[in-house]
Amino acid sequence: MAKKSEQIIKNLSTDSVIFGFDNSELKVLLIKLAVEPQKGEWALPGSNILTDENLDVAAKRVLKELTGLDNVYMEQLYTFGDVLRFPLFRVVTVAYFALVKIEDYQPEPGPKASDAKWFPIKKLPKLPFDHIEIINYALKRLKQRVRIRPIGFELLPMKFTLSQLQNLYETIMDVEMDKRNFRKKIIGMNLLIPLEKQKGVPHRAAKLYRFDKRKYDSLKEKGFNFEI
Amino acid sequence: MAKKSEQIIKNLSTDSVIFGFDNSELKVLLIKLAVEPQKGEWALPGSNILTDENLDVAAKRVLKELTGLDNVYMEQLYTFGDVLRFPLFRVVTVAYFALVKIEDYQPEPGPKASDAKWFPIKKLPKLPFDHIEIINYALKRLKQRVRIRPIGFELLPMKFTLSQLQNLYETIMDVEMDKRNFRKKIIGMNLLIPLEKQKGVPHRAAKLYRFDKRKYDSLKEKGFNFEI
DNA sequence: TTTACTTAGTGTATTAATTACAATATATAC
DNA sequence: GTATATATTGTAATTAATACACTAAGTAAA
Repeated sequence: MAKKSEQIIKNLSTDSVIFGFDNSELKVLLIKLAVEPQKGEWALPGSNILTDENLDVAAKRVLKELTGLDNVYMEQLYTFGDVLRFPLFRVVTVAYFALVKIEDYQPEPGPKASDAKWFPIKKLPKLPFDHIEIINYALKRLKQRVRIRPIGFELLPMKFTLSQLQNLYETIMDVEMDKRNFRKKIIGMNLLIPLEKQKGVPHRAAKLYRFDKRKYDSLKEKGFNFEI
Repeated sequence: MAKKSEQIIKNLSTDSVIFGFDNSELKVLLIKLAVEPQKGEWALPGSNILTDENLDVAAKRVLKELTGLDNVYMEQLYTFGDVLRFPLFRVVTVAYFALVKIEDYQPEPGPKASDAKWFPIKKLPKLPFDHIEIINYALKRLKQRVRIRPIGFELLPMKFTLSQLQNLYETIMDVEMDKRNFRKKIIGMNLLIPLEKQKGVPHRAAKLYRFDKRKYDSLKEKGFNFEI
């Protein structure tokens, strides 16, 4: 019998939409389920919630078990609870969305999944339950968030070029932007620290930047605006 | 024994933050609990979720039972699930927030509450559990929503003056606005239908307006922006 | 070493949106 | 008819957003 600290709440789970960006496409991390009745199907990583475990702790635990990553951007998304969303019995799931630096993590399946893989958001496999609905909702939220808060950096490597950043925004928001205007705006926010130049590229080397989280936190407190 | 359709999920509840506006103050509807152990305390209206009941249906049911109102603006807010939020055992609550036209409803307690009352948001009584946290979160959300989507109308009578509307915005967002600029912007949105004049006021009578929901829905589809 | 190729980097003029600001109009009450 | 209270309206100044094209710097190939 499981010890007390491992008792699960039968009717409650968490599922996470984990986004990554590989410089050309937005991707979602899915796992291949290892247990019946959905064995073999790709699905969102998720888990039941333990009786003595906070919701966000559960979501972070799943991410950690699956990817070995912690300290990633994560926020609660929405709670999906349709009576029929899970076919066997009633399960309400608290969905989270996470942003990870894709190059920090090349998937290796955890113990509960037989495989884990990044899928382009535009080429998702068939998903069980309401997982596609959850992903669509997460994507909508990501688009909103990225427009009003500088969270895009969470998807890029620590050091990135302005072109990479623009490319990220264009991909997520599905628009084209003017290079000069984009740079004007981003630089004007004063959240980037210029670093050395790129090396080993077969053309003019771009300057690298990193996100100034410290300054962001202090500006945020003062009620600044970060709309793109 | 309860029939099957009335089985509750022990670990899951819903709580609603119901906002009203009485032309000078923002208010929240609270109920006085009628059962131990919190008997006599004011709290957010809430209920367990039934096994065969969707989350939003549960939230609407509670509102209906409490106020007799349906067809009110309601959206899921956030899910609060701290292990210790409820002292007796683990209860995760899916919080909703609702906007009601305060004059449509003067509180009468439902069967499960010994009293129901509007409280000014700035003069709330002591609340049990994490209810104050939920209200603060709802207020934050309301401020965001009102800025980017025309939902303020949900808090006003069907017919309202521009001064009332401005007053509402000023109260919620806690800023002062210029009358001419406010009117310019609101009228420019083309979401108001002008009606007849006010009657029986001891000064120049203002023109009444109503919200054009039909036009709003069609503009929304076209991706319009409604920032104030 | 020259040329082709590729991406990086930069400024200005135009237009649109936001802000600041004050006098006149209309209703009732006394 | 005078006092009182709120409603209504426009314009100029400032700021923000947009549109737009050429030069620079690096590697690769001829």
